[in-house]
Amino acid sequence: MAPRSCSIANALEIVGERWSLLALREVFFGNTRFDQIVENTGASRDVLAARLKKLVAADVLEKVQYSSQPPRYEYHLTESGRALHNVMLMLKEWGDTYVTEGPLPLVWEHSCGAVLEPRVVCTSCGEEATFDSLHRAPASAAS
Amino acid sequence: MAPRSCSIANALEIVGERWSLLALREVFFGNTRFDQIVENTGASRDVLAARLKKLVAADVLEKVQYSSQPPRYEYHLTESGRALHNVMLMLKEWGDTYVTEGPLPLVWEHSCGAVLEPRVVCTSCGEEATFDSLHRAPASAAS
DNA sequence: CCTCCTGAGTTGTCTTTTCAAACCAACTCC
DNA sequence: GGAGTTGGTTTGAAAAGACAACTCAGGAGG
Repeated sequence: MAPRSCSIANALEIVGERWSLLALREVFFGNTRFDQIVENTGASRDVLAARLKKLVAADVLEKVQYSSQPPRYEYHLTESGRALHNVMLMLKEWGDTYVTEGPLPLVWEHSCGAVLEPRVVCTSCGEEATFDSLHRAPASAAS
Repeated sequence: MAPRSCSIANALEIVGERWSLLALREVFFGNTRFDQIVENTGASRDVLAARLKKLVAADVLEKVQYSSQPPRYEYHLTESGRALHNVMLMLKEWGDTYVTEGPLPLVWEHSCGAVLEPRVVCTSCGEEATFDSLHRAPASAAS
């Protein structure tokens, strides 16, 4: 039996390997160079080189030259990469709530001044999108 | 140098291994038994057994007995597990938008009738929580 | 000029994981 | 009493990952 085809699986194909999301976290934090990412994630250099290459190939990151003699590159987020911010946000929220013990190592403040408590809502009606408020259907089924 | 301590890393420690999130996806879909999860994810049985054991140990899933002779168990979500729904949602959204080609294999409808377009907002002010609207600070810094 | 240092990887070796298929135990069904 | 179902565990081979050392280029210091 073929496994279920699904965008979650497709997404994990790109960013689901070990270190990929942590590397992206560093880029979100502004640490865009190889050695910075190595330091802050704790990944080994070879694996990180492979992950970055894959993320560039998948158009999540792009290499931007910041020095020509010698050629040196920074990794910047593409539109697709920036869109992963929401995933990070929810992952951080879950970790804060259910995994991390003691004081939180990092706090994200929203521009309104409050410490961010992210909530997922339906763009259409503005109500919260909870597990129970969703109906999951194979795309082929027309309403 | 020690890698950055962070709830994203902590979260990935629990659900970041290959197959963990796909196994959880199946439980969200109501496929709570071992063989169903094997079939629908495509993971090998031994890896899946290890992942489920870990998720149970981390209190994301719990085993619920549904037959006593022989003892048989289903995997149910705990509160912590249900809270991962938001992560799934954002991952699916990202995959739908940037990875999956052609028609989406699966559509989630919100109770309001619309196909769900999830949006992350700040609970406090209701405004969208975008990358640029956040200030990231180490927890030690008091406002 | 010679050596050291930094940045960004690559290479080689060793250890883990993963995969696939078989095996097992305890039933139920026919 | 043989076949099928359920929920795993065991077993090697194959792939992936970890770690340290090496490369290569361009400076900087002496």
